[in-house]
Parts: sequence; C-alpha cells; structure tokens
Amino acid sequence: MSQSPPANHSPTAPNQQTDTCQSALPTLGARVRSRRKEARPNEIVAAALAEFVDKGFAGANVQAIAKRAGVSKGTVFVYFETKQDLFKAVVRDNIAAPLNTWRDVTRNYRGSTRDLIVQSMHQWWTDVGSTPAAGISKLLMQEAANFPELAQFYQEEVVAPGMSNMRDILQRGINLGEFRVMDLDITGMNLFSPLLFLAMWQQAMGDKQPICGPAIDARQFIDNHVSLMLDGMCHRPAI
Amino acid sequence: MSQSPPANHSPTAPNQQTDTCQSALPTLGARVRSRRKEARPNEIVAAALAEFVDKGFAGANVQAIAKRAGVSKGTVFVYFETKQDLFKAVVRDNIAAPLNTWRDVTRNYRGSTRDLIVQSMHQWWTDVGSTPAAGISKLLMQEAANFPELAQFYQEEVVAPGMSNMRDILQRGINLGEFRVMDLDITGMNLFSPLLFLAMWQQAMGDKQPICGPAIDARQFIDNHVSLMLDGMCHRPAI
DNA sequence: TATATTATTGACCAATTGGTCAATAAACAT
DNA sequence: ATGTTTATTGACCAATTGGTCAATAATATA
Repeated sequence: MSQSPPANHSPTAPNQQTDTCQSALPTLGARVRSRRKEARPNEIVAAALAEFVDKGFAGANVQAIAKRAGVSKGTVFVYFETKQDLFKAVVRDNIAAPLNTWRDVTRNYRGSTRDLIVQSMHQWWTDVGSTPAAGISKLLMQEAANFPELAQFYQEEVVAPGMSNMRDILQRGINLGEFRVMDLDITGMNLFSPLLFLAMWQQAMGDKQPICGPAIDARQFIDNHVSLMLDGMCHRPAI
Repeated sequence: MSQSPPANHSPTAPNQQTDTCQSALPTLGARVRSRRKEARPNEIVAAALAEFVDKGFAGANVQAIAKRAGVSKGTVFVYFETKQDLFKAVVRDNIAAPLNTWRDVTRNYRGSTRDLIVQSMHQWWTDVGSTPAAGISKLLMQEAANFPELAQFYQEEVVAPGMSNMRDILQRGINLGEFRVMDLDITGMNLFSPLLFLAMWQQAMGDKQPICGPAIDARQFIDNHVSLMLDGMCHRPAI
C-alpha cells in the first residue's frame, strides 16, 4: 500500500468550471459523504485495476477510476501521489498473493508428478488465470517498456518464483523416474506458456463471443495440453 | 490503405503559439519540403506501427508519429482522417502478407510431418514472430476491447487461417500414421500458443536484458517445444 | 450543544494533444 | 520567367485530463 493522507495548502482564487463526480442532489437513501479512511486505498486500487486492465495506463481516466470507487477525483490524489503511483500500487497489490499458495501445493504433494502437474495447472487457472488478476499480465505486457521498474518487479516477484516452481515439479518427475532428463528452464516455459497465453487471450477477447470464434474451454485446453506434453502426439507402443 | 488527399477550407484568424515539427532553419543538405504523395501513406503507417506498438493506442502521439515519418502532423491528417483510422490501417497493412506464404509451406511439403512442424514453426518465427509485425499481436491483445471491428478482422484474417493451417498439419500427420487421433482445434492451439506467447513476451521485454531474466533463445525454445509435443516428457520404450 | 479535527470534495489550473485550415512552396505547364 | 496546381506545413483551436487546494461536512471531543 502507498498512501499518505492529507497535507496543507495555500490560497488562490475562485472561478467557473466543472469536474463533477457522480450524482448531484443529496436525495433519498445513500449517505452523501462518508469518511472511511482505511477502506479507501483498497477500493481505489480495485477500481483502478479494472480501469487499467481494459484501457491501459495512458487510456485510463482517473476520474473514471474515482467514480468506480465511489469517491471524487480529489480523494484519489489524497491516497496516491500520482497516476503512476496508483498504477504501481495496482500491480504490486495484485501480484504477490496467489503465488505462495500455489507453491505449497507442489511441496506437499504425494501422488504422481503427472497428477501434480494436472492439479497444479487447474489450480493456477482457478486462482489466477481466470480471475481479474490475470489482467495484470496483459497490462504489464503492454506497459513493460514504459515502466522498467515494474517489469523488473514482476520478473522478480512472479516470473522467477513461477519458473522455480515449474523447475521443482519437473525435477521431482525426473527424480521419481517418471520423466526423461531435459532442460528444466526451457521445458518449464514450454509447459506453462500456453496457460499464460490463454489467460491473456481471454482477458482480451473475453466473453465477446462474436469477436473471437468459439470460446475456448479452459479445462479441456489444459487437459489436452498436459496429455500432449507428457505422452506426445506420436503413437507409442503399449508400455 | 485509407487515404483521401487534400480538401478545401474556409477562413479564420492568425495568432501566436507553437507545434513545431523538427528542424527549423533550411540549412545545408536535406531538402526542406519534398512532395512524395505516393510514398507518404506507407511511411506514415510504418512510423505509426512502431509508435503504437510501444505506446499503445491512447499513449501514441500523432506528432511523434509524424516526426518518425519525417513529415508534419498536418500531413498525417491529410492521408488519414483520424488517429483511429491510422490505427486501423496499421493493423490491416501488417496482418495479411506473411500468412499466405506460411501456408504454402504446408501444402507443398514432402517429408515427415514432424519435420514439417519444426520447419513451419521456425519459418513463422523468422517471418513473423521475430519481426515488428509481431507487435500487432501484443497491440491487439490490449486494444481488442476498444476496437471490436479490428478484433473481428484479426480473428477472420489471422486467427482462423492460422488455426486452419495447424489443423491441416495435424490431419496430415494422422493420415500418414505418424500421430494418434486427437482434437485438432485444441491441439492446434496447444501447439502454437507458446510461439505466440514468446513473440509477445519478446516484444514486451524485448532486448532489455536487465528487466527480464536471461534472454530466451527462440530456436532452442521451439525445438524443445516440438520435441515435447511429439514425444512427450515421459520415458518411452525404444520403438 | 458547541468546538476542533480532518477526510472528502469539486471548482480550478496548466499542459497536452487530436484535429483544422489559410498560407506556403515544390513541381509542372506554358 | 511566369503562372497554375496541389502536397505540405505549422500556428491555432477546443476538448480532455492529471493534479491542486480552499471550502465543506462528517466525526470525535469537550
């Protein structure tokens, strides 16, 4: 989190213009102003995630983010110094969480490595690939060049641990005599990249059925992929 | 191409401000104004491709595009009605070409389907994946939601033919008795998506060695991928 | 109830930028 | 040379938007 509430100011002059937030008249129902200092940052970050993911950094509008979060634009700048800071907070807050629980699966698994891979991938899809957090990957793919520090952060906090997990899985399979020897890094990427691709693809083409052809079924995609990667496409003699 | 040269105008008044293009004084060397009506659209589209790919649609600056193309901003709007039209032209002009030559490889191939796959993938990488045109994929992934017609165009002109080519290849392998039977669509995607991912990844993280970990070697990536997809990771008895 | 504190607001500003058009000058015709 | 055509220009405009801050009102406190 990166806030730093209010500050002090100095005088200027009054004028005429607009910048309105949402409704106008304090009619029935909802409280017009509520003060919830602790809840704001998270709500703003959540709203910003949605806006950034579908508009990109440059295309995102701070006022729109404020509206989604149910606050005024001024409030956004109370909690985040600049639009860039908000963007960084969005990326940071949405990256860390899921990865650790994902790794735990690997560490405690008892069955065959084949099953571990299947389960691990389905779990990643459930916990990350199919959630809004997957939008972060799409986002970073676009903005990496303009935010080198974020790209590096992503590399260190997500890519590296993710690759490390894949290596562990493959090594386990080799140790148990299930898999042949292979390059762990490259194979890890080969194994995982279709999932990342599918996640980004669905973020982009999403539910718009008319746009993209038939929707891709993630479960079938994953199962088929694992089957190919483990057994290959070629005919193989029975055991 | 979508141009529509000059037009006629009406009067207003003179003022004071700037918007300069590049150099100022018509010093030695280069001609200050050259008139090359036919060459402009392509040059502008090429410049725009670069700018759009690394800044995104909203982030791209028309003046910067003009500068890259060696013309003034006004000239850009002579050949393209709006920034959106220019964007569409960029996508359209960079999509069609490579795909047909790629398909021809499949049709005329004589060797094993295994070799066809290897060659086909390396060729795609050479002709598309490693070229600036690959940036289009990254671009569309980000902008698809904001340009539904372009997403559809991409689907029809690139995705569908591409998938069709993959299906043809797989079917060939099955017919020749090399591959076991499988779902052609899903398998086609499984087979191809790592390449697309790698292309986008390198577009994003590019040559920035410090940002991303060690650079990924495309040749090794592809060879390893094909080997896994055909033979699998599991041990297999000799023939 | 009256007073002090501060989270929230929105009018405002300054800078940026997509888009326009009268003026300009490069090519061409005579 | 002189005149005509038109591709090119860049000053300009209008709208948008990131960011500011004095005023406001929701709480806490006395």
